[in-house]
Amino acid sequence: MNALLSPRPLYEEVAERLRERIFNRELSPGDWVDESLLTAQYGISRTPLREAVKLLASEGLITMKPRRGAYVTEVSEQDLREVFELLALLESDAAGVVAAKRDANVITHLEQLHLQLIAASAERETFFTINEQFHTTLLKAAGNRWREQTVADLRKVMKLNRHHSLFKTGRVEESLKEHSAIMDALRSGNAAESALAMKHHMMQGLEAAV
Amino acid sequence: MNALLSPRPLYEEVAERLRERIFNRELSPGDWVDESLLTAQYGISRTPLREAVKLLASEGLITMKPRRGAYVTEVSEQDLREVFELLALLESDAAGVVAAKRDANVITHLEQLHLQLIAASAERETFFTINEQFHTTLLKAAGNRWREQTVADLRKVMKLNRHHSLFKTGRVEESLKEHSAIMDALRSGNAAESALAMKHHMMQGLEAAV
DNA sequence: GTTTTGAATTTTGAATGCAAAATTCAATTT
DNA sequence: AAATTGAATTTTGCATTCAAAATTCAAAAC
Repeated sequence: MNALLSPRPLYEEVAERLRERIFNRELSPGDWVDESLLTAQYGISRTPLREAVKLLASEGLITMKPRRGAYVTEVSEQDLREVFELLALLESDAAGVVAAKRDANVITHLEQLHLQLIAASAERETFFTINEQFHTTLLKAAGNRWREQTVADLRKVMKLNRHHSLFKTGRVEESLKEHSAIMDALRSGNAAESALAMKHHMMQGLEAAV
Repeated sequence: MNALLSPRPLYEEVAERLRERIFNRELSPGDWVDESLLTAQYGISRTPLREAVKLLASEGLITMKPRRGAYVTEVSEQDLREVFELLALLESDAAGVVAAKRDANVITHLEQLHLQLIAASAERETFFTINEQFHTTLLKAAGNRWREQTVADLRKVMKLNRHHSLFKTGRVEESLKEHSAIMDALRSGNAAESALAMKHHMMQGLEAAV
């Protein structure tokens, strides 16, 4: 009757923990994923661990080499370019869709996040989190769950890269300006301009990252 | 030394067989995936079968319900719309990229496939296969492996739908005309026009499907 | 006649076991 | 000293086993 309070399968729990360790760089790109070590640490058997590893592999965070184990994915500069280009395409289109919808509630919500973003500009960690919220909120508002999923996966791969845009000096300020431009375009309901502003934002992110 | 002749893991083999059975509608949307039956049929244990099922779940072909098993995904009309819209976005952009590249070899290859497509217009099955080749060739030529993977997955979901565009009367002929328009635009090296022609083609596919 | 209860059965999720492949490392050869 | 061999060890992939949850189904209550 209630599918919501169904306890999450163990492998998803483990996948989340592994994901965090990968983003923390506790497990860094190229590292071998040591099954026995991890099963010992988590006090579980290899079965759910391997399921979790396969899940992360489908997200692109882990690369499996048959008969030689699993490794944290190494993202080449070429990969990063391609991921950013795809994100630019998907998110700029999403911005256009949201602008065209002219939904006041959505715009207000994004407006609030934008203000929080400005307020958090000094604290990298918070800025990072709110920034992600801004993008996921916009994506959700565009209303295409397949795109949502795709963007979520691509953003995970993007986060694998150690030269993360927002760690560059001056990038936070630039990013905020670009977000302002996006908000202006969204507010005006101009789809083409919103898409363009978002594409510009993503491409600047790429330039800062490579 | 040679990673190419590494034997494919069993679960991938099984996944491919299951995929085919799903596209055949031997396993149709909504059907429960019977683990014991399938393990008996394939003469394998549950472990690799479950790995295969999870792989198909990550592709969207199967939907897992915790503690209640796996089911072949049922694609709603809304889902189908969203999948087509995303495919239209991704493939039209890819067409634009290919047009801009003006690579004679690529154009020639696509040209050949287009001719084969015309020749195969009477045989549904062949037409279907060549059509897929045309799209995957164009995608590969656009040179973004993340998009390639995403489009491949979305096309699998699209194929789940029983009202497949190409089964509608007159659709093959219309489809051919649209392909001609795409080829003309690609040949001329006009990115915007190529993208537009591809978007039109995908959207017509959606209209025929719903 | 319909609904409720609960024991028997089936199914799922996770742990354990086992054989084959890959890796390591020391002994041997060049 | 460097390269090569091969036995010991580790690791992977798959099979099997086991416990817990879900489903089924028949008997009992309303």
